[in-house]
Amino acid sequence: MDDIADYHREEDRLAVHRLRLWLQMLKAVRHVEGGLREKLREGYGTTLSRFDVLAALHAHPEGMKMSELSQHLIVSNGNVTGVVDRLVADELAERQSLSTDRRAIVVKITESGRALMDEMAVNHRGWINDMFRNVSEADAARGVSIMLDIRHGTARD
Amino acid sequence: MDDIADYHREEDRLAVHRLRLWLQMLKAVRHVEGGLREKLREGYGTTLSRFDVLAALHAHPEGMKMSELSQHLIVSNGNVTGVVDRLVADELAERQSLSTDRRAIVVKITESGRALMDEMAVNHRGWINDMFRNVSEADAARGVSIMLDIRHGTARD
DNA sequence: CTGAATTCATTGATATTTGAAACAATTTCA
DNA sequence: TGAAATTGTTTCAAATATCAATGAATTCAG
Repeated sequence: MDDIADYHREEDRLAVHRLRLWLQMLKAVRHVEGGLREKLREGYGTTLSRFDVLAALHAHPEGMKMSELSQHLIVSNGNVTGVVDRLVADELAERQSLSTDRRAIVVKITESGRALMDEMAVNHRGWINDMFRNVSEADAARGVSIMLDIRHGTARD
Repeated sequence: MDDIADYHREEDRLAVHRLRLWLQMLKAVRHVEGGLREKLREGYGTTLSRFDVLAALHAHPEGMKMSELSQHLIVSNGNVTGVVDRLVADELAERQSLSTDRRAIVVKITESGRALMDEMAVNHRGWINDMFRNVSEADAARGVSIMLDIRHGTARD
């Protein structure tokens, strides 16, 4: 006769586990970001957000529209505008207008941006590999799958 | 005779998996933060950082030192000072000096802060439970363990 | 075709965030 | 003890970030 109470207890237990995961994800991400931020500052005098944008551009040599960048990085439009402004000022990226859509702007990595990112990417992978040294390949794969479940479970479907 | 080459290939594969996990963690966290930010703004006219600080104070009714807050939330000292300033201005938190250490400040949640947080915490758990609806209890537990491995593997040990 | 709705990017206001510097208080240790 | 190192917090400048509003260009409906 306690079926309903049991049901609620189980639902609660699951919710608690999910909340715990969320809180630990937040801590882990802040922790790793702190490490990366320090490495980028000390090694290259740059910041995490600039690195993120430059890495995206490096991975898309054909260039990306501003809106593609903000969707890819999951940050606001205005944010990307500002970071790209600074990358352009440093000649690490450049803006190009798009003939097929005069509203859009394509951002491309420059030659010096590519050279810098070629080097930073290798170090970046090394830093992550070191900070994640306690994570096995199986855990990494499982973790990726969980992260994807979170993003795809969240959609307004 | 390709033992060394094999070794490097395996190391590489592992590093790639770890990097992939990191990138997906970043996306998942930004995605969920976006959802929470929207809910907090629409439902309570508040922000994520205020919520985070108030939640920490809510969980520590005896109060927390500024430094404890910044370590708990993994954000800079200056950051906490600013957010607490605004919480105090809204009478959701209060500062108290500490007789045993005149450098330190203890921040406590106020009565109205507690009332607000009592309500927000319930909703917060519901939002997370909903956004994590595709994550099973086993995955949540495994995820927590992976997140802890990341933070504890990163220490300067 | 044409007006309405949508999309793209920027701007401006405000809040967040870091990192370094400053200052006071406490602890360490020679 | 007393100088040096450390700790706790704040302050400041600069960068980052959101969100709402704007303007321009494109797409959609009828």
